[in-house]
Amino acid sequence: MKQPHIDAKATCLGALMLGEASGYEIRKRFESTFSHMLDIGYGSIYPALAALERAGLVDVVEVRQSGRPDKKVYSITEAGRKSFIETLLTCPARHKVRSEFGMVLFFADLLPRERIDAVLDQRMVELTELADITETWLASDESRAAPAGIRFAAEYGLELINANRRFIRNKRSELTEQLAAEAGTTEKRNIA
Amino acid sequence: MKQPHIDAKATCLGALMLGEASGYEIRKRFESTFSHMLDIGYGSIYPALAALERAGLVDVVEVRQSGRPDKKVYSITEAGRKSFIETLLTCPARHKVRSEFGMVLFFADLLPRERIDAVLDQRMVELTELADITETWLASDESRAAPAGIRFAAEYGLELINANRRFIRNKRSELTEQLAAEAGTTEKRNIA
DNA sequence: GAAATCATGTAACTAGTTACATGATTAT
DNA sequence: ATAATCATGTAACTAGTTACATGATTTC
Repeated sequence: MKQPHIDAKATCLGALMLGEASGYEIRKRFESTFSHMLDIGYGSIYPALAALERAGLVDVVEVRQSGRPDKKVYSITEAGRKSFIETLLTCPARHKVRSEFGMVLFFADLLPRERIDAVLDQRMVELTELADITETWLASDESRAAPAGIRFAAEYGLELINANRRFIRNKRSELTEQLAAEAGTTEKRNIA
Repeated sequence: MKQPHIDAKATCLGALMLGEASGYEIRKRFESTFSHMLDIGYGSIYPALAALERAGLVDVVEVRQSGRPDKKVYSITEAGRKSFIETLLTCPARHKVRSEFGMVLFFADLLPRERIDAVLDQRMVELTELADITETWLASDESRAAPAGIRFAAEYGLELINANRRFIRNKRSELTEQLAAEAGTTEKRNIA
């Protein structure tokens, strides 16, 4: 057997460790609780849940609903819990970033001022949303009852969000001033 | 035409914006300069360079070397530069994180103390290496001559690295104490 | 009346990773 | 001796994304 990574299946198991949920609800958990670490879409979730069921790592109950579509509520089994813990124990604990945002800033001198402003503004909006979600959770009763790791991860996430906001707030004017100054003196890179 | 993302091809073009390089040297740039935003391996780089050449976005010169393998030095063409700038202008400026590290911490209460320690120690090593590389670059002459965006991105990266290190340094003992306390009182999640 | 939410799923496509293949040279 | 560095490339595999398909209900 090879090194198990945290793929879509393990990711779903992780979400189900917090309690039973439908595919749709699992997605919601990745927009809030897990948003700073992982993200998956429906196109990954539904096939993953089907595979987990076949493997006996989750149970399903179909729930009739009036007024809205029926749903399938999944819950993790004992075998699923074991498998998930095994993954957490043996996976390489990597931290990967794929930041198109960072690349745009890196090459800021090649781009018009409006693009840089738009990109920084948009990022600030995203960061503020994330900060709100996390702060709300940390202030909730749910958070007080949660295991230490979950609180730690949330506080860690919030700290990084705030570091991002602080940096952008404090340094963006410096960046735009320098870009303006450079554009005046050396036109090399834009024209080259 | 659809929205161009920063894929392996655009990523290579970005690396070549800093000057001509071989596939091997491009990889090096992603271990230092671009390490906090993107990462790609040889398996992505070589096919991408071949495709870029076919598209006329890069030029190649084969260079004979004595004592080491010959290499192919790639340089970006005018068309390549235009294409890259177009990508930067129109790509969605996302910032994606995939953190198995974060997931392990999130579920820390399910894992033995040694795993948590190992994961945090390893992360500190990585962060320290990255900080060293970035600090060295920021103190160099190269950095003083670089466009504002590049310095901004480097300072931004360093700030975040330091926020990570600070958080881990200040809060890890709190985490391990709480985990120890919880393990004593409630054994629910481990045994369930 | 339009938009958002709730809800599941598939198929085609895109794209990245890992392992393999090869091999000289240099530093420890 | 052994590991690391320099150097390129392919093939098979893995896995995620996007678009499509459908549709009732609720909120604005």
